[in-house]
Amino acid sequence: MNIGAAAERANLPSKTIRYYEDIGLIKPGRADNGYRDYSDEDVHRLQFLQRSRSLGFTIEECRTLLSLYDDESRASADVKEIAREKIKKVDAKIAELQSLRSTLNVLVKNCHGDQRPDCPILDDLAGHKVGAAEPQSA
Amino acid sequence: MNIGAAAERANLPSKTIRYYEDIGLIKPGRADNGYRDYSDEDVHRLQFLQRSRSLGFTIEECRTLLSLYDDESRASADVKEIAREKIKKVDAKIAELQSLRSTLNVLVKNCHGDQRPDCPILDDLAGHKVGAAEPQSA
DNA sequence: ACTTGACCTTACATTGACTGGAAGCTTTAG
DNA sequence: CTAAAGCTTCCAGTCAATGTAAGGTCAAGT
Repeated sequence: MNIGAAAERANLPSKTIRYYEDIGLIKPGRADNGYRDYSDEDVHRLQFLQRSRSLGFTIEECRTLLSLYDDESRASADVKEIAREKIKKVDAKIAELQSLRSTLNVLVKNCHGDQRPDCPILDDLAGHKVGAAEPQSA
Repeated sequence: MNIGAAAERANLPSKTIRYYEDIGLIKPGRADNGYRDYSDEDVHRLQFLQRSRSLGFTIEECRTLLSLYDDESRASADVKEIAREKIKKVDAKIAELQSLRSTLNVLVKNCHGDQRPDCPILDDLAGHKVGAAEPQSA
């Protein structure tokens, strides 16, 4: 099947599929006219990539997961470890964003938000302490 | 003062400061030897940038914030609006990550994680439902 | 005077994961 | 026959820096 049909089945843009081929994640055959020709197995791999990318795995992690998927004798522990590491990273990112959110919230709460020029948000950005919530640099 | 000293005072790498100049966020003078020469006012702007970037504002948002900071007659409402929009974006990102986390957690919980090859995580990535938590595509 | 090393300069390449666009094939529908 | 859709490759751009290379300048020590 042509790239357009594969794209539709995998819910990925054709452009992205070509990119995945560029970086060696998938190697479809070619038809006589030079068009890429995707087998059901190829589409399956693309779906795997779509799902793992949407779960936040990086391309390199997806590469590893795919190779584990291809390896009939892999240990499930290896896969579980990758997923656990990913959860840790997601947790760290969430914590960082929550800290940012709390600082931004303090700034917004302290700003009267009217037509007058004096603004506690800009004062804080300029380095004048606003009286609550320490920076917690990201 | 030279870029190294400015970098230290603003807690930014010299490289980043040159980049900020490239994109027009700051315009230091030049000494006779061609070296950039930063005034206290320049350092102040760099500190403003360091702080606003660390709070998660994009470069373009920082540009706007700086111009508001320069504008003596700005309304604090304008600044407050930018900060509120940023909080919204941060909230959306947090929600997305929490959803990912929950899906990943279900997968990890379902994986026995031993030396056997069968793995619910890979099964899920391959499209076989694992029995809980719908995708919630990011 | 000479050398070493720290610091400065510019310019270009790379990152991650695509996305957009140009220029030119092939195929399909009318 | 023609127009549109779909395919091809290749190059550029995104964001916010960061890495590297090749070279100029300055201050200290011998």
